[in-house]
Amino acid sequence: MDILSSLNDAQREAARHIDGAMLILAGAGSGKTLTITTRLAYLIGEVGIDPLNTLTLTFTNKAATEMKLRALNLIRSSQPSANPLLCTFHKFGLLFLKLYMRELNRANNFVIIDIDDKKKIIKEFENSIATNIVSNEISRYKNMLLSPEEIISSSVIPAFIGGRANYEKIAKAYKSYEEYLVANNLVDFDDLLCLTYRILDSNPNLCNQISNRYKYITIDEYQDTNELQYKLLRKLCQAHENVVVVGDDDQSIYGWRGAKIENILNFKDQFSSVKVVRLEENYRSSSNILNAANELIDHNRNRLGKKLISTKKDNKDIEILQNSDEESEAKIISARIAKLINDGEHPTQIAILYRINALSRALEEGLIANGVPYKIVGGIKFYERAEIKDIISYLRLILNPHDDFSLERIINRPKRGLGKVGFNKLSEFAFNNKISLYEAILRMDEGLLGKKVFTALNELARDITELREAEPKDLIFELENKFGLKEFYKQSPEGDDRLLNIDEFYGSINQKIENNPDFSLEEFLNDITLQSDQDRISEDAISIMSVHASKGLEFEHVFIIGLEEGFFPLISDECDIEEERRLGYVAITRAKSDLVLSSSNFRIYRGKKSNLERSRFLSEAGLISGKLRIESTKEFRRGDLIKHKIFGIGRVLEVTQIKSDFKLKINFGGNIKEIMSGFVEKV
DNA sequence: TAGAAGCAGATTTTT
DNA sequence: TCTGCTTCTA
Repeated sequence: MDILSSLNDAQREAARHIDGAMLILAGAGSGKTLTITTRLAYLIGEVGIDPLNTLTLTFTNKAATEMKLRALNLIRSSQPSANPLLCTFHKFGLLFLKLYMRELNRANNFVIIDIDDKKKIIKEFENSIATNIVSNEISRYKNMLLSPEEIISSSVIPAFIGGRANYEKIAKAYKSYEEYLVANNLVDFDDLLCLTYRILDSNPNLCNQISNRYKYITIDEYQDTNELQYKLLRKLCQAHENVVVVGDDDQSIYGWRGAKIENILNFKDQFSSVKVVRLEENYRSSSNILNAANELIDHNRNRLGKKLISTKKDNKDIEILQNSDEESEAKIISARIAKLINDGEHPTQIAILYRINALSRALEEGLIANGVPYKIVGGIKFYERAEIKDIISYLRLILNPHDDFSLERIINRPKRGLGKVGFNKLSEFAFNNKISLYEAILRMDEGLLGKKVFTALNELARDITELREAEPKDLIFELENKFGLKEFYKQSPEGDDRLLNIDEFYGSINQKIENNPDFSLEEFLNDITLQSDQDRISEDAISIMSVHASKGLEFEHVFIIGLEEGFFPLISDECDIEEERRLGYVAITRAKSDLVLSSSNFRIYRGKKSNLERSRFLSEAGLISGKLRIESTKEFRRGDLIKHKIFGIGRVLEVTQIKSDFKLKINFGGNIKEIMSGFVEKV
């Protein structure tokens, strides 16, 4: 029982659980990963359960990879070759569909498309409604397991769609989209789950067989599961109820994306004799930080209830910064961080969090001005970059030249002189002859598109054919040699970045090929679509990111900016204040020892300047009064020349401080006005 | 065909 | 204010 010795009582109780349903309520920083991995190691190493009978599902690749590594480490000595299935929900769907796609009369060499691909396809069919709305609706329908036909006959129309006519357009687009996916053998992210569910649902025997195989199921981040994932779980545990779900209802922040917090809130009633374990001892943050987090989240009604208890000794005051505007906020925080780094703190231990990405701009300017290296976490993902997706498309074509979707993407990249009109001609030719675009290129007449384009396209087709014969070790070299993507992207505006990305990608593929004697291009291509890049956090830079992107991370020093009513909590028509509060809770609990909460009197957003009130979360967390500290860099002096949007240029006659801001008496060419400093700028 | 100009729209985004 | 998409022109 050696491996259980590093756990506290609650953790140990959770880790020793074997049969039946259990809910582990794991507060922020409470050793959740340790508990899950120790339990898995305990089941396999001590109880003697076959690793192949376990299934552990997570939401991110990062979590899956880390957990697998840690679990295997614990059982390395006794079971060196154990290989429990520990992966994301979507990867599980992918593995399942590879085996059972034929149940739906579809081939298993499908290609997974990402959200951009999805939108591109939708646009072919529906252009009068915002693609985002159509895309989200399709997602919603799929997750409700509703077919296009069922949507058309439904009478419940969501208000934001704008009436029956639009609803029918969306339903039609959904139908065309589905047909396109099937025709091109594509699957989207939602399909990985809903097709898996459909197959299990219509094959009770298969479902039973699968359920009997995965006798011990663990689900991580259960608060983020949606209805479909719950249903899938039901199928997977149909032959037993050995289900351990781990999560924190207070950290449910993806409700707007279909996650159902009810899944975790109601788990106790949905499974029989559920044991509940609360992990409340926090190993991350100081007690001041935890007190603030506890007080804040206590304002939520819809929760199971738990309190984080600090195990740490040191305890700094939480600091409240009140700034005149976003520039001054950025300046103060940047200067502060520059000093921290100067004093020897490692940049990776510092993070700035915001509720909306738009707040990063002023911040970045301040950081640059102070020479603070920073990295934006969760911006455009590596595999979503155009240059990377182009290479992926070429690779897909090498695997399957009849992949029209990929060919369309790169047919004019690098430029081959083929425009929209020309492409339509080629596409029509392919359609009429019921052949792929690749075959159409080989069979078309030279006159169809003109000699130049004809030659260029034939060369493309020939190159692809030739690359199919290439040795894996020469693949990348030959690919670049034939298509010259580096040369092509060198000329684009962000050429340098793109070249670096291409080199990184080429390098990583070559490394995989080198390290793996039976490298499979197909497997590689499927996996990278499911890959995000949260784990690419930089070595020598501070991190700046949205609160959502910060989930699961921790830093010694955390600055939360934009704590103003309207921004955080973000107020909108369909806003859920409890989810906003949970976001506040997630943000605060990222900090280990040092937390600074910052707000501004004024902020320019979407070109408009607004006067803002401090976030209610500051008082709800019990942080306002006494500890308030006022700072402002935007100082005005008598005699300063200033500019006002309406009154123009004027000269400051008098400065009066009011709370954290300044009231200025200004002379605009004889016209004397009293104006708050936020409305004017120094010239 | 491809770059330039004009215009609407704009949270958060694990896969 | 800024971006990304459609429309216009060489």
